[in-house]
Amino acid sequence: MNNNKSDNIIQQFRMASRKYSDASIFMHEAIARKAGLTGSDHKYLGLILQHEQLTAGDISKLTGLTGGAVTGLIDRLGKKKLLKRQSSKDDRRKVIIVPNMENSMKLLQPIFSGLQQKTTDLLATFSEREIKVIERYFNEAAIIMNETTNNLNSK
Amino acid sequence: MNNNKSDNIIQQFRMASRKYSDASIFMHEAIARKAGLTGSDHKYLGLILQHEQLTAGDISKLTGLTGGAVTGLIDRLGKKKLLKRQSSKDDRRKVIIVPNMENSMKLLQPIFSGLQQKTTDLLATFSEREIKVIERYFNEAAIIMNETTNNLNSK
DNA sequence: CTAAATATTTCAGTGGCTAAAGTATATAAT
DNA sequence: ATTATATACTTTAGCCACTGAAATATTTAG
Repeated sequence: MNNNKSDNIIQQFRMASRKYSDASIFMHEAIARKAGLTGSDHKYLGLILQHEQLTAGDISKLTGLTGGAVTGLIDRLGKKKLLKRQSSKDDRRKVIIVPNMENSMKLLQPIFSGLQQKTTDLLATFSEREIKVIERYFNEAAIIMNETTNNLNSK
Repeated sequence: MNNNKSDNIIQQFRMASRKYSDASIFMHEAIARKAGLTGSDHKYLGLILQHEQLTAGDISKLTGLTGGAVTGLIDRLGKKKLLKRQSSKDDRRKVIIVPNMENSMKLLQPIFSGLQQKTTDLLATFSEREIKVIERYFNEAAIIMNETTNNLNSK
C-alpha cells in the first residue's frame, strides 16, 4: 500500500472523466434530435464538416461504415442540404462530397451557441497555463484512445 | 479585436477537446465490438453498472429509451449474463435489474486494461495540482452539458 | 370493489446497418 | 487495341434495435 493517496486521486479523476463522457454522449444525442438528425447522422456530419471535401470512400474509412451505409448517409444529409454530391472530373467513378458549411452552421449554431458561451465562461475561470494543461491532457489522451481503437480493430 | 490572443487559445482548446471527443466515440465502439456488444448496448451497460440495482423504469429514464427498447436491452444483456431480472417483493409490477459486476468485469476489464495503464502513465506526467485542474474542468463541463441536454429535451 | 394509474412486455412498423450483387469507370496485361 | 482485373459507388435483401401503441399484471384511489 505505498500509494493509497495517488490511487485515490486517480480514482476521483476517473469518476469525473466518466461523468464528462456520459454527459457528452447524451448532449450530442439531444442536439441531434433538436436538429432533426439521428445521433449517428449528427456524429458523422461532425466528422464530414471537418473536411473541405472528400469522397464517399473517404467517408467510409473515416466513419467505419460500409459503402451501402455511406450511400444512405449521403442521401439523408444531402436531402437536408447539409452537403452535396459532385462528380469527379479526373475519375468519374468517384463521388466528391462537398459539405455545405453555411447550412450546417445555420442548423447547428443556434443549438450550440448557449453551450459555447457557457464553455467560454468556464474557461475564463482557468488561467492560460491551466487551459494548456487541460489541452495537453486532451491531446495525449486522444492519441492513447486512437491507439487503443486501432489495436482493437486490427486484432 | 481586443482579445485575439485568448480567442486563439480557446480555438486551440476547442480543437483538442473535439479530437478527444471523437477519439472517445470511436474507441468505445471498438471496445463494444470486441466485447460482442453493439455500441448502444455497451453504452447503456456502462450506465447500468454504475448502480447497485435499479428497475426497468429507472433504466428507461436513465437512458431515454422507451419501455419496449428497455425490455429488449435487458433481454440481450441478460442473455449474456451481464445482469439479471429479479421480481420485486413490495411491488410485483416492478422488475429489479441487478447488474452482474463480476461477469461484466470479466468481459470488459481485459479490453480496458491496456487503456487504463496508459492513462495512468499519462496522469503520472501531471502534478497532483494539474490533475485537479483537469478534474475541475471535467466536473464543471459535465454540469454545463447536462444543463444543455435538459434544456434541449424540455423545450 | 370497481376505476384509474403504474410498471413492464408484446407487437407491428420503421429505418439504418451489413454483406453481397450490380453498374460504371479506370488500370493492367497480352 | 482488347480483354481481364481492380476500384468506386449504388442497389438490394435481410437483420436488428428502436418507437409508439396495445396488452397484461399489479397497485392505489374513490
